[in-house]
Amino acid sequence: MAREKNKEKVILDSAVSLFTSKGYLATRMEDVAKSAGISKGLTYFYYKNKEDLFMALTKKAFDQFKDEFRDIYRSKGKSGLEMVSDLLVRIVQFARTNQVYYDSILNFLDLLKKYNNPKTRAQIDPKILESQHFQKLLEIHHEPAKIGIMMVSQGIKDGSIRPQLQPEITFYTIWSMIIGYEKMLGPIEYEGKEMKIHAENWEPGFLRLMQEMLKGTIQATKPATVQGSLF
Amino acid sequence: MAREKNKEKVILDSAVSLFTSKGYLATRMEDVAKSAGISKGLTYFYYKNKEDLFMALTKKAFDQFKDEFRDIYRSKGKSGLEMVSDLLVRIVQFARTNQVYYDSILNFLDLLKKYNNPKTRAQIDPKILESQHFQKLLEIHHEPAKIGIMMVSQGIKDGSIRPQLQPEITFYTIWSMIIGYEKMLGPIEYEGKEMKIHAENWEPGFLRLMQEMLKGTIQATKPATVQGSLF
Amino acid sequence: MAREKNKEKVILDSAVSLFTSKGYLATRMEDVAKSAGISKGLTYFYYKNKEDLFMALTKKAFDQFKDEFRDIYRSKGKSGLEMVSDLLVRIVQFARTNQVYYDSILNFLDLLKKYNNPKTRAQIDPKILESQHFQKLLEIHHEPAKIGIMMVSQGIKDGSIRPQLQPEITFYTIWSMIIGYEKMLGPIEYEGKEMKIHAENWEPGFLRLMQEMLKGTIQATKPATVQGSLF
Amino acid sequence: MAREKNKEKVILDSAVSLFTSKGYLATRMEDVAKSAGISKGLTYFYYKNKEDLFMALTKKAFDQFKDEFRDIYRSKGKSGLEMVSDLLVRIVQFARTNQVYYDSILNFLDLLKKYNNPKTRAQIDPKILESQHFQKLLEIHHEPAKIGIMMVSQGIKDGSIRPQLQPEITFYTIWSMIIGYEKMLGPIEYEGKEMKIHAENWEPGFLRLMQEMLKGTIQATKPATVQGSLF
DNA sequence: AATGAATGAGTCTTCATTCAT
DNA sequence: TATGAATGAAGACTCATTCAT
Repeated sequence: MAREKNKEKVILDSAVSLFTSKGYLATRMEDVAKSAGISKGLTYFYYKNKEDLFMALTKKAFDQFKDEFRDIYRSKGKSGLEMVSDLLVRIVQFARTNQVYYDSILNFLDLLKKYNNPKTRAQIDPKILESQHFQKLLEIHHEPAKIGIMMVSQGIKDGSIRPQLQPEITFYTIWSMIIGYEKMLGPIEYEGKEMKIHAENWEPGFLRLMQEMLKGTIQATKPATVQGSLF
Repeated sequence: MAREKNKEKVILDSAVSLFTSKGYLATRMEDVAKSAGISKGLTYFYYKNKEDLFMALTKKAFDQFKDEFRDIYRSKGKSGLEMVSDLLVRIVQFARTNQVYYDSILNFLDLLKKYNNPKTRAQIDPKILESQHFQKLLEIHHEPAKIGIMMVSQGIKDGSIRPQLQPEITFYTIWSMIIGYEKMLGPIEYEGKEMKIHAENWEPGFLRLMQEMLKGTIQATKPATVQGSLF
Repeated sequence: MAREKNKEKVILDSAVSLFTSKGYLATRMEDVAKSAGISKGLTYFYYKNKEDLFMALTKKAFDQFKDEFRDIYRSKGKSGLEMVSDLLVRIVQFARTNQVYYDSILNFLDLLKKYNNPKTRAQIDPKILESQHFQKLLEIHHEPAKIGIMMVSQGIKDGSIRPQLQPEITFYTIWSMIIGYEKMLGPIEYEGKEMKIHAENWEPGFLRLMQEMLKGTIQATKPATVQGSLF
Repeated sequence: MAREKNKEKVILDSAVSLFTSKGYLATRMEDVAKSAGISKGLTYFYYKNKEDLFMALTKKAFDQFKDEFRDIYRSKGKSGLEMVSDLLVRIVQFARTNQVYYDSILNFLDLLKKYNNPKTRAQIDPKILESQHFQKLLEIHHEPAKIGIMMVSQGIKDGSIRPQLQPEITFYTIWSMIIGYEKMLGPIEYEGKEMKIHAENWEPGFLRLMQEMLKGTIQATKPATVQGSLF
């Protein structure tokens, strides 16, 4: 794999691949180098340290994530509500397909929370704070949301979303729902004895609830019968 | 043999305290022992290893978490919708006050996702799988949700929640929203230049959206004007 | 060599031995541990890091060095001038026998110069500054000199050293001569083509000059004939 | 091929500058190259390796050092004793102004001692031994001393230095004093509690002692009263 | 139950040096 | 001459865990 054009990219791809199969902690820099077909030293030439590499990965994750938002926003002939509905599906899809990228985004969110709290900021590894990629992320991390908010605004304009809603608050609420939804899929998929809910039947229900929340109109539904529980 | 009743508890409390201030990774077993006023060796007598200790902590977190649900469910004179609304507030409160406990719960959710996926199960540290506390968690982790579902059922019964909704799906959707909400508070608190949304004005909006989703009735609200964005 | 009483001492002795044969830089902590018959980790249990170990060694060097001064000062029936003359011989002897100790003392002197100059203090490895042994050295490093000054005072009292001399200034001047003398022995021992001076004939001449400086009386000497040079 | 006459010199100057501010070990070859405005590779074209560069620096130090001796020796109308007294002042000045050069000279002295002792020669980095500059230094390092010896001879001729003294032995003794003096300035400048001697009052005392040693005549001085000490 | 000295595998990271271009 | 990407040996240090007492 040596002598490729973009060593930087090759390293990143190797990192993604290894983080996916072994996890971030279990992956050694040497593994990354080996997998990229280069020497350990060169890895450090392109990325200051492991944390920097991970921040670079996170940066790329955000870029791709933003693309998902953009693609949907650009798609012609869709109402704002449809866009937002698409978003749910696409993000869940993204999380599945690009597990490491998605995890890195969530990790960045946690980082951000610590970063914003003076009491916890010291818990962040200084190497992360020093990373140029982290600094860049601080600048660009709003971008996907910006697009998301535009979708809601669009929905209000085209009447698919009720006009009383405030785009920002609404988008962040949706965004929260999606993040939580994705996180809960794990437990839900667990085949516990008493579980009456499964990933397959949750998704349509979840989507409908979200849409109703946005539209303010209630669809006729068969009354609930399920009881058990999980979590 | 007399007065040191709860060494086990003392260790756990020390761990919570240290994980809170330094984080899990940065906390060494020696720190925990010292903080608990005992020797390193004894710590290993009570907890098989660091992961086991963390799983014990997670178990305790779930117990306390369940208590929050139970407290709300037991409170007299409240409608199902009010209970669910309370839940949002209480969980966010819980996350703030018991940061480490809350984080351990989210961590367990991630664990569960990996555990349920044959492709990722190998990524879980064997020590976690071996931990008795982890095994116990597999059994009891549904409990808070069980109560939550009962709240929704209650709401349907008392008419505060629209009858078309299915308790399980509804509860998990709410639960997702709350998890996501808590996670997004970090980024939202970040004082970016263009941000038009803040933690303070998001919470009432979020709560109202959730309630509307559950009730199916729309409150009159001032039309949205904000545009900017973040995240 | 394991299971000795004084692990701390065993490690230090191993360090001295290895620093002597391979030099400080070329000696790895693992070598020290192996030579001491213990594990690497235990070395770090007793000494915070390599610098700390070296500072502990330096501390011991100063202790032994001070003993040399004390032994001479305690010896009965000697005039102050004789003591000072003895000092020259003993220090040169000490430097030969305990090369690493002596070098560590000179190294500490360099450290001290950097430490006292705000512009160069930053050049000192933080680990050195943090070392308890270094801190201790800052307190005790005067002690040998204290004794040396007492020797000069004694010489003034007993008339072997001329009364015009100030003990402190005089001692430090002697001390400087000795340090320089020891340092120059290296070049002098070099068998260059043109050298007309050798270690053997320098010592008595050096000693006499020092004594004359202190006594103020001139011995009759054969006029100089040597010419060549070195350095 | 035209204007870059002295790349070699530029590199050397950069090295001096960096060694001064960061120290030899902390300075990377890359820093030197960057500071010299050339590539790393080219640095290795001019200097075989880092040690070779340092030996080149040492060679230059000796050249400049020799110039100091020569300047004094050439100065008209000065007695041998005055020249030697000047030497003290000039060398101390040189050490301050050209710290790195002076240190490199002392380092070479240490090297020479190891080089002359079969037991320690192996401790010297082979790269040093291979350096052409080191070989050259072995040839020329006597030169400053040659001039120094001539100064003493001159002093004997002009009567400023007593005739009993042997120029070589005398010069090396002076030289030793100076080296030691410079080395002790560090500790002396340290503001210990009990110190009664300072750099400012040591210098005149030291100089007088040296002169008296050379002249054999005693100046009237106030008897010493100071007692405290340091090291 | 309790101690804490002892272990050693595990990893990141640095940097002098080379060499294809 | 000149470049700078690429190499890889070298080594410090951590910390979960054990076990003799």
